[in-house]
Parts: sequence; C-alpha cells; structure tokens
Amino acid sequence: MRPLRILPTRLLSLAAMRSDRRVNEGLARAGARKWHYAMLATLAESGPASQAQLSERTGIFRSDVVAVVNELAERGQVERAPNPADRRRNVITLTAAGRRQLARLDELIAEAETDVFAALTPAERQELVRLLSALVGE
Amino acid sequence: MRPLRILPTRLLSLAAMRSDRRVNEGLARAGARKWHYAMLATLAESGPASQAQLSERTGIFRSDVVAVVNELAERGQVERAPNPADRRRNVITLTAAGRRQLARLDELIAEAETDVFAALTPAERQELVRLLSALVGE
DNA sequence: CCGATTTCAGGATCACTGATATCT
DNA sequence: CAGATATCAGTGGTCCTGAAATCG
Repeated sequence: MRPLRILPTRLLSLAAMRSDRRVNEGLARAGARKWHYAMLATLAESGPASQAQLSERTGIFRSDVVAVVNELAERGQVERAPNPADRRRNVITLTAAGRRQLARLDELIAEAETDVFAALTPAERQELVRLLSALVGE
Repeated sequence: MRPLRILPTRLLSLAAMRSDRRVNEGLARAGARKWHYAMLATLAESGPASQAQLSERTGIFRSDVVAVVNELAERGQVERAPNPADRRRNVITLTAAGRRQLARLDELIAEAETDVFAALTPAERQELVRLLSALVGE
C-alpha cells in the first residue's frame, strides 16, 4: 500500500485546500468570497450575461447563482435587469463600483498567489499550470 | 487582467474538485467517505493510535475525529479502548474487518486515480506529484 | 494550576437535489 | 406540449470556533 501522504489525489486535495484558504483570507479583507470574484471577473471578461450563462462560465452551481447576484447587487457592484427580448432571463451588468472592487480583488489574489506558489520557480509554476490544465481538460 | 480560467489558484481548486468528486464516488460504492479511508490507512501504516495522533496524521480536524471513529466502530472496522497508561486517551485499533474494508477502498481509489490522471503520461503524473509536494512543503 | 485529550454544540461555506413558477 | 430560466427550500460534508469534563 502506498503511504497515505503520497496519494496523488490526496496531495492535490491538500494543495488546493491550502491555496483556497490563502485566497479566501485575501478576498475576505475586501469582504468578498471566491464566487464574488469569479462573477465580477467573468462579467468584466465577457460582458453582461444571464444568470444561466454566469453559472456555466464561473462554475457556480445553477441554483446558487441567485444568492451571489443578490449579494453583489446589494453592494451596488452589479445590476440585475429583466431581459426585454426574453422575459425568462435577467441581464446582469457590472457597475463602476463593481469594476473598482474587481481591481481590488485582483490585487489581493495576486498577493495570495505569490504566497501560495512561493516554493516553486517560475518555470515550475508554469509547468504546474500546464499539467493542471491538461487534467481539467482544456 | 488574466483570464479567469488561467488563474493558477483557480485551476488548482477546479482540478481538486473534480478529483475529489471522482474519489468520493468510488468510496461511496463501499459506503465510505474520504476520512474513513484516511483513518483506516493511517492505522494500517502506523498502528494503533490515540485520537489526537489520528487527527495529526490524517488531517481530520481535532473535534471531528470522534464522529469518524464512532462511524468506523459501529461498522466493526476499528475498536476504541481506553489507554490504561494514560486515562485521558483512547487507543484506536484496526480490526480484521477494517483491513478488508481498507483493501476494498484501495482498489476503488486506484480506479479513481486512473480516471483522474488519464490525461497525463506517467512522467507527467510523477512531475505533478513532485510539484504538489513542493507546494505543500514536504 | 497548567496542559493535554476527548467530547459536544454550533457556525459558515459549499456542492448538490428537487421542486415550483414563469416564459419561449 | 417540451425546454429553458430563475428562484427557493433543504441536505450533507467539510472546516472551524469555543467550551466543558476528565486526567497527568
């Protein structure tokens, strides 16, 4: 039997846990969680979107998108409006305050990534990204 | 701004999520979760231990060890006995049924790891393990 | 008294199921 | 009618805090 500590899936899980914890610490300094960041970043990259599109693009679960949009809307970082062309859908739009918050979160995440990958050389970090990309199939 | 999909910490989180899901599916076929496996494997590797030791060795949170031991004890896979030399402590011991369950879980995890790392060559998989080990500091 | 161990109660986040109402 | 969308209620696992009881 392989020692527990070398199980590849376990190592992956452990590394992600430490990384997530550090990233969450950073985001918490701006009162955000990871889904807030993912949604703001996606809106900035791809423009206004329906909630179903946001679910696909961010990975937020279908039924959890509502709550994240609610929270960002309460803080004035996104706006929710009905889509006149398809009245089942909402159109979620990034506001100026949302862009400012995103810029702040980008800084906090950059700091976190510096810490998380401190033990790797730039080449190793790049290789890790390559391997992980292959793993998730992209 | 870097595209969201290439953020290294996000990639790591996503890869771990997919991996965890597949591993949990496998373990669920034997009615187990990841902590059950971790505890059985640790007991097989290092022998009988107190609950505090099991917490350190497995990563199960201090206050959650009780429930995991309870569940394994109910199924007859471990035994909990007071330590006569230090009456604050319990001694948790693997049973024959526990060893059989561990063997079964080892198979299920091996299958899961085959699936999870299917996109990588053996050399790439080894390199990934090396990089992740460096990341978690071991 | 201090520290270690076990145990319990509970919180917060997250992934997920299932159902409903509305609209195309 | 089928299919998509947004919403809501609720479950279960995990990580974590805090505190009590027992013992060295």
